[in-house]
Amino acid sequence: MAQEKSDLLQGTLDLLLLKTIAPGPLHGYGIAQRILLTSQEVLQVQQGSLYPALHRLERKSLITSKWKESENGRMAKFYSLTPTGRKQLNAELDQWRRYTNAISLVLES
Amino acid sequence: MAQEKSDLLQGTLDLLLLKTIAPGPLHGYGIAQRILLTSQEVLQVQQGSLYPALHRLERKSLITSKWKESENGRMAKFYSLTPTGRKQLNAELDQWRRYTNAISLVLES
DNA sequence: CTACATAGATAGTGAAGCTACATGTGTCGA
DNA sequence: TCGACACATGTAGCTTCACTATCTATGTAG
Repeated sequence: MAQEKSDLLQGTLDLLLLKTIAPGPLHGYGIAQRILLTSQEVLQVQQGSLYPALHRLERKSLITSKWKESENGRMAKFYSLTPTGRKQLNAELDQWRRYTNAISLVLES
Repeated sequence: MAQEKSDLLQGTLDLLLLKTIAPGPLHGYGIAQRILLTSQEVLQVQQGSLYPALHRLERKSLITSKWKESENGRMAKFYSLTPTGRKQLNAELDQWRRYTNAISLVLES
């Protein structure tokens, strides 16, 4: 993730990846692009973080992959959520809200 | 930090610690208590995270420690922010707000 | 007198993400 | 046509972090 300095908010990468492929299959490179775009250039997922994370999620059966042709005619590995992955996404979204809320209580007090 | 399951939001521990001693000197045990309280029992800082983190922050000269008598007559190590620590706190607070905002853009889209 | 709260600390472990690098293709401009 | 860049995937090695488990010690409440 974009790091400029601190590694603030580690542990959210999986969540971001799951969320990003929730609407439909997407390849790794595209996921990173989409996150960069929707975060308004703030969150830049590095390749060295991205691909290991995707492999990790696949090993956990939260996502599956399939080689397909991309829009521009190249081959790319498209990832999509498994039912388990979708459940995990929702659970982690709840967790994330709980935690950021709790942390805000401390930080903005 | 409270972990129930995932290690969501690692990297915020230092920030929580710095923020908690910002109003005035406090000892480790008290810091953990205060975080538990103000987060409404959500954030439970473990000792195995707490003390190493405090030592880390002290090594970085963001905080200093002094043995003093606690309210109940016991000796405890009171930590307080150095000027550098205070600057760091503000910088990290900004970072945190930037990041959570960016992540929200992705997660709540 | 025993259990618990207060108070501090460390060893060992596992996971996560980063840097840096390697590989290969297609396209666009000079 | 040649070099740079965007597209696309991947790994090795490293560091940092937080957790579990464990240890020590004291005062107090039951």
